[in-house]
Amino acid sequence: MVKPTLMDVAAAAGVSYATADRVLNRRGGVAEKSVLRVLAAIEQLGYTRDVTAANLARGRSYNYAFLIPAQAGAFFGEMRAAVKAEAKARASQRINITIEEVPAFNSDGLAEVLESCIDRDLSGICLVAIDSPRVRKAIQELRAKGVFVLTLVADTQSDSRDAYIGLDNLAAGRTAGRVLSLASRDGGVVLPIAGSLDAADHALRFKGFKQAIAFDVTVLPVIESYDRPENVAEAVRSTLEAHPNLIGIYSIGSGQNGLFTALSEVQKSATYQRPVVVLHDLVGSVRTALTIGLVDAVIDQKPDQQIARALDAMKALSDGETLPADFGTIVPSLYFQDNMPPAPADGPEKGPSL
Amino acid sequence: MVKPTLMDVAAAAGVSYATADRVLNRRGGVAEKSVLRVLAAIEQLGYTRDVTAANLARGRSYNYAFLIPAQAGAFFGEMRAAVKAEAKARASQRINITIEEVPAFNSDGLAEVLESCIDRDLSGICLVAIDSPRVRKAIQELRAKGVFVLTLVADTQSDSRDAYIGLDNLAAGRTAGRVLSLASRDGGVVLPIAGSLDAADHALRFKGFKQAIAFDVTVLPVIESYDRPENVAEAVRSTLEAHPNLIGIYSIGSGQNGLFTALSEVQKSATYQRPVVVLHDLVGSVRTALTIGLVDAVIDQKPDQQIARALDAMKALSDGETLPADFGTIVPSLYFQDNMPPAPADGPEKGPSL
DNA sequence: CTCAAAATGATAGACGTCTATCATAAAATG
DNA sequence: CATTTTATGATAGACGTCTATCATTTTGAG
Repeated sequence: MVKPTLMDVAAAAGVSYATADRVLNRRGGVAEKSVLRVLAAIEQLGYTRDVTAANLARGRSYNYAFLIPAQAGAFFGEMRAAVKAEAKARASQRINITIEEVPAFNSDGLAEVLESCIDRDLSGICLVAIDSPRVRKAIQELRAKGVFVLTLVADTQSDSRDAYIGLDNLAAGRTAGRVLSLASRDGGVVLPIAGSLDAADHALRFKGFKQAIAFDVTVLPVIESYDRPENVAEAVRSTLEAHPNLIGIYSIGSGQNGLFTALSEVQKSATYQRPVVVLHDLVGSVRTALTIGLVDAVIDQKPDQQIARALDAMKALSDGETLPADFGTIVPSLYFQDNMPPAPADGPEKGPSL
Repeated sequence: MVKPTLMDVAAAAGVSYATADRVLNRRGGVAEKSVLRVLAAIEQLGYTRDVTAANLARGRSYNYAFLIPAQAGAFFGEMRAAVKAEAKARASQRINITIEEVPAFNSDGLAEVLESCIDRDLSGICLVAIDSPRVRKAIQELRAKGVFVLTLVADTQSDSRDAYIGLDNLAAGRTAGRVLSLASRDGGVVLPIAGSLDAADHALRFKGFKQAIAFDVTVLPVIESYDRPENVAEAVRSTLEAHPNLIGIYSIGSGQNGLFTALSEVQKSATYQRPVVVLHDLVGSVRTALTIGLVDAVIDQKPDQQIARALDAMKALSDGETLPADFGTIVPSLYFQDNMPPAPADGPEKGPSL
């Protein structure tokens, strides 16, 4: 009951190892009937190639690069940590991963890094896309050289990358809408706050939100904060004054500081029953806010899972497989203080292995 | 910039390959100073052993068995599918997985299968525990032979297995409590239904539920259904009559059929506003109920993740690593119809690989 | 039937590691 | 200093696959 080798297959098919190998690796020059006999033997013995031995023989290793925006909030910090963790975990499997920092919100900076990757013998690149002609050109050149290009978190045009791994923003918005609808059993008023509805992801979330909100709940006009905390704080304050019975707030974007200050004021004054607050991305500060009960629910896009997915995708592509249609779709997770996953640990140093 | 081999390490340390190998594999008989030099070289070069080559040389393969209860509802069906999927995915990495069906709710049947595993050259076994002297004895014998034994979904005494992978039932209950509290903003009445509070998992969920429920919400006495659908249906009916304003139902256990029938009656009669319903495990029927809006929220224990975790755990143990403390804790996921993950596909047949 | 083309067989060396053996060198013992 | 211990070096064969080369057989065309 040991695992059959290609030798066993060859024997079973009544051909030599060389022929079996020619079939397995599609080298051609094999007669039809021999091909069939080998395939039959593979089928019958349940042969699967020992990929580890194969990679060893090929001297093949996978080189992947992740381009992660520098700074730009705790979210990408967690992302970077996740990449490092995966890099460590897969190092023993001939998968080499490097992290390149790119300046945030700067398409030229991104393009520059992309261009520098062109002669680096990479098999795949993951980037948080910012669209610009120069970026698109760099991506095209990379792909022309056989490098797989995946977008992460933010997408480009779908025909100019090999895959997109990212949150299903529509589902995320719907989930938020559902939570606030649950909380407004007998109708009520809720306030959506976005960074900017020009951003595709925010717009999608808002769309989903409206889809899922109950018919008897009033959605106030969305506030666009343009990522300025004081805007958010001010908006929350004035809305609470105008609608003392405000039932919920959905913070669509990621500038949470203004929200937190406004909320703690409310919590202190305690004249109102605090509205139910739903926001995005379980990063450090949000985690704290959730723990102390400043907010109620967090919709997370699971950066660690995204990284793992991205790597699986790149590996699959490198191995010539095709990805299932919805492979890149990350389903939003909903967390309360009650089911928060443990904070990502900074991987414990291990000794020099086994 | 290629990955250094043990040869490189030996050269850098100024020792022979043999000595480097003795250090790496702790074979002993190496002078202190040589050990240090080798370790320094490893550190300096950033050497990591190529596990694939190592396993190849060792001729090592990992044989694991999963004992999954037969029938007993769709949940274990999904579990079995998940095992199969993982088995396929890891087959190329010298990991062989077999599934053994064991009769449900039958400790002797379980023990029998366990006993039959003793001389099967396994490195690990995963089982859904049912406690009994005979089962415990079989487990002990297996462990005495160096087989790692993990419990899945249901645990035994913690000192008689190597790890437990399973849902954090307290967190699950708390999450349910939170959802129903959200829905009862101005107080109200909620109904918990369990299979039996004698079952440890149900008791824990109920405990968490009460912890998280808001102070102004009334929790009716828990109904114990003993997994009989008609009990559940009857209980729901009479409770709705007595409490027309019933706000929520938390179904702690897994006998959902009675619940569904009662709920569809309510939905038809439409005299009441249907209570918010929270239940467990996103299996096929529950998925449907969620989609058509018969229920509102599902707490899932992610069987696929559990399987993956269990395999990672067994592999780590086989490799002589120790598991982090909370490795086996599965954080409950909360799904609405809006963020349901795609139904598990029956893995597409792939051709004879690359 | 002849000869080229196509198909097949046989086999060697590599990949990075493990395991084992044998010989030699260095250190410790008395 | 002689002798045992202990430490090190050198190296070969295995693991399953890939890649390449060369020799041989089979096939098909003329």
